[in-house]
Amino acid sequence: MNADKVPDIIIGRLPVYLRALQRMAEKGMSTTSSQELSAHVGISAAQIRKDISQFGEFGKQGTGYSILFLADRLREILKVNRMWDVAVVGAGELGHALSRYQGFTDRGFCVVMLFDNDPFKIGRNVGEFVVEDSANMVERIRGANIKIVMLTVPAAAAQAVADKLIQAGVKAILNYAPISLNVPDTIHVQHIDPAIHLQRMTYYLT
Amino acid sequence: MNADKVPDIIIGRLPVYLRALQRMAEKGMSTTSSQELSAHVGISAAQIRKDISQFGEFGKQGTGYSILFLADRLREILKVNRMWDVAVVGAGELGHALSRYQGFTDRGFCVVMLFDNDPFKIGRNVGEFVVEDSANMVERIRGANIKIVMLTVPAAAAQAVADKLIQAGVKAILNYAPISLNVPDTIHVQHIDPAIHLQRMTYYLT
DNA sequence: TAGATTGTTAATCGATTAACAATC
DNA sequence: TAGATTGTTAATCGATTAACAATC
Repeated sequence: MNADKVPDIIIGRLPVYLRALQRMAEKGMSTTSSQELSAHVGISAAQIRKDISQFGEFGKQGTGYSILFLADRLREILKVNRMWDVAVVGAGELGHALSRYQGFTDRGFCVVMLFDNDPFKIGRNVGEFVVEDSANMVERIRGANIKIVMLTVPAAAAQAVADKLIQAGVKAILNYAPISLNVPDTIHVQHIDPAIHLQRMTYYLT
Repeated sequence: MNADKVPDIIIGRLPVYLRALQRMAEKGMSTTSSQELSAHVGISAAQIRKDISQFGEFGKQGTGYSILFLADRLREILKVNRMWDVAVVGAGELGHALSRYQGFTDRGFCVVMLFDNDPFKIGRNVGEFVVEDSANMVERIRGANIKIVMLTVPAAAAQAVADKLIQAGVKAILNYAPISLNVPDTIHVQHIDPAIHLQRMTYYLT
């Protein structure tokens, strides 16, 4: 693997390649090419080759890439060749859906805790979890050494909760609240806001 | 508004500006500057000014931007100064959460239908909706002239459902299935996959 | 007037693409 | 050998930033 700093825009494409490779593997395919991958993910073959070559020579001229081998390398690079414990904060409908979602397991993540501050929710069962009181969140998350959180609290609460999470040692936040979080630049944040995504498309309609 | 083709990367930032402006308006603020916006959204002030100036001169030297005026212009540009009817396809937990989500209304979207193909779900109430049979999806969506769909079916079904949606006249798909959709380039697709977002962050951990 | 901030230009920076030698 | 496809270079293309005149 190259020690030079790899641009974030390249890192952002690797999970997309990995997901496509996992699908190909499920279908029983054993090799692929940058051109075939390109057709699946909508990124040019030249760019796929260039992205991958940042980290090593994982292909063979004439035959392309071994799907299992390349997927393993990408998992290694992305550090998802292990399981990450994840906490869900906010036990609304979205928090429920995320904590019961089956699709994380084979992609490196395992939800292990679910928090809320609503007395009517605390203690309730959600799938295999019991909703825990956010009053204990900081110590629980620090104690379990959790670095990744999915945040599904209302926008008005999101910044305050994020501050507490950082205090608890969390380094990566997947923020579902429709608000920009202010965090130190040692903390990684990704935003998911369906309305934002919809508004990116309406510009092009009619 | 400028008739030149505006790069998609700029269009993609406008909803983020708009969301920040809406929050500012809620707080009772009346004007802002590119610098203040920059602090909120994490995009440089120069870039914010350049992005906005693609569409007109909406600010005033010395004082900045009127929040309400600029928000109105952005809504106009993004075509969310109207309501778009949206259908949710897939009545799993995520489909439930999306069809009951309160946050779409003041951002230009209104969920009006919910589909599934599971006989045990069809006819059930979900919030204010009755789950409809996907067998009728094409005619229902075409009849209601719906152009935007949120797709929350399993990955294995997503491509086939997307094909039917396109046949029904849908032009924009917000795809929650963890798979790349293959669509003609007249159709707009945005992907939301929490595992992809999480994997973009693990690269930087420890 | 003095201070602040826009809109825009030109310079810089970075990302993408095209092309091809190397080689399986 | 012939065909295919990688990894990489150089060229192109596009996006970001810095700077500042204009002006509120």
